[in-house]
Amino acid sequence: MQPQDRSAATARLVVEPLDLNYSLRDKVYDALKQAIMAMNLYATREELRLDERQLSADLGVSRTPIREAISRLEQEGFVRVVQRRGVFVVRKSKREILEMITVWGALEGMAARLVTQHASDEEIAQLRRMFATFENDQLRAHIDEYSETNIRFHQKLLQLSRNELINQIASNLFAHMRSIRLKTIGEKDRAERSIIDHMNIIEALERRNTELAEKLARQHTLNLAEHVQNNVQYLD
Amino acid sequence: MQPQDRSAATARLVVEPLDLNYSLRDKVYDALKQAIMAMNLYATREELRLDERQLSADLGVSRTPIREAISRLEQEGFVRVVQRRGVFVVRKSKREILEMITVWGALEGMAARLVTQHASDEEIAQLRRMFATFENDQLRAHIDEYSETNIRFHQKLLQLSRNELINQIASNLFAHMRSIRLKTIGEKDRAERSIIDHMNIIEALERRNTELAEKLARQHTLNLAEHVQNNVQYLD
DNA sequence: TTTTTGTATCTGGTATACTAAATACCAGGG
DNA sequence: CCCTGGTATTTAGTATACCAGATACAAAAA
Repeated sequence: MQPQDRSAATARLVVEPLDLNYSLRDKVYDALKQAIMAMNLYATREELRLDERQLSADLGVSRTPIREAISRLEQEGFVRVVQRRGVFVVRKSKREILEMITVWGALEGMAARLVTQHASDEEIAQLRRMFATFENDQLRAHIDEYSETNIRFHQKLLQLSRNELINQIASNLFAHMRSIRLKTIGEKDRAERSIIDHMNIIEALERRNTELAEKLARQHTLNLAEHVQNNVQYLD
Repeated sequence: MQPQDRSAATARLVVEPLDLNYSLRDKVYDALKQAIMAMNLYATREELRLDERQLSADLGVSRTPIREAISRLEQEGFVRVVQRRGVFVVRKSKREILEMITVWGALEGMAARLVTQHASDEEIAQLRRMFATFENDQLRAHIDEYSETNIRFHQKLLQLSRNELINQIASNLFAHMRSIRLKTIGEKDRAERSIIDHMNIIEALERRNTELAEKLARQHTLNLAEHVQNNVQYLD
């Protein structure tokens, strides 16, 4: 730093380590996943093909990282690659959706169980605070915010379980569920029912009632499965 | 067939459709996965690297399908790819193992629940028959077969749930668990305990007692988690 | 001797060229 | 007219060449 002092101590710049491990493949993956999730898949019925060469031109990279990204998306169930035919965006069947919700229910129940065993009172209190806005008769006024809070509640519950694997699997399921517009949630009576369920779950967590919390969390999700089963027609 | 008859009906050869969709990538994937699972990972502590170019030479294919297979293995958690460093076989930490067993428990509980609702009596009877060999005091004589039956029981239970997603996730977990030699299962008293658990689960299934079957199946797996937690040291 | 710095080599990442199969279209024969 | 088979085109799959960063080690400086 000071050239006249040849024996200067080496200066220590405070710098963040650069994020390597973030290759073209990952960028392409993010871009494609986001694009797929944004495309409101279930509004149409035609086959949606991804053209490797087109994407290569559009994104300005070669086919290689694109193929690697596609291969990952295939693994996660977002696209299907058919030899010499093309890459197609996957539409989940109603059955597959129901299976996903069922697995979600199993994970959420287990997460609730773990929360009663491992989370602090303060952490559980965070869950309750999320619903302060909707207490009493406030729900009607904030119904539009509720959907977001609903999602955050479930994510927080999973997170408090401190089981990374549960979170990882659930977040993949969630990505699929999200791309289906489960507008059904928005119905007012279901929102009220949903809030009651959540409050009951929170209460069971606060009381550290492991069996009850697990059962309520699981059942809450299985109720959604039943509702989808009975009321969703726009899947095949 | 008969050349003299120029107007012969077109002959209909009975042939199986060839299995396409089985590319080099898939073959390499199978080969690598099998090799990894066979390598008794946890006996040593040194870093195990996979050399793309070496594999390319050994398997006689170019790096491309090898990289695609590796990328899939990475997704499934069997290897870790570090930019410009190499591809390393992943050893799961004790914590990760416990998380996997926990998820397994959630799935198995849900599977049991589904079996009480959807499986036929005959299907459930298949489960009971699997243990005919070990009835009464036969266990001691067949203890070496038991491990295999144990595994088959759990796979069959999952299969009878008729939930493909559960099976898919579980089979990946299983692949990981298998590569850890959970020798602990072989202990005689645990095998006896395990058989009793299985019989109780089967009984609950037969009686279509949903809640009980789920609880027993879940608890059986969580007991394994606790046992690993307390008795397995050779991880980290 | 110790520390720094240049450099050869090895790594996975990317771009590009080529292969083979699926498809669509077209021409010729019935 | 219809049907068959050839063929051009388009697809994903694969092979190969090259790139840049990480590492190890040697050479040079202190």
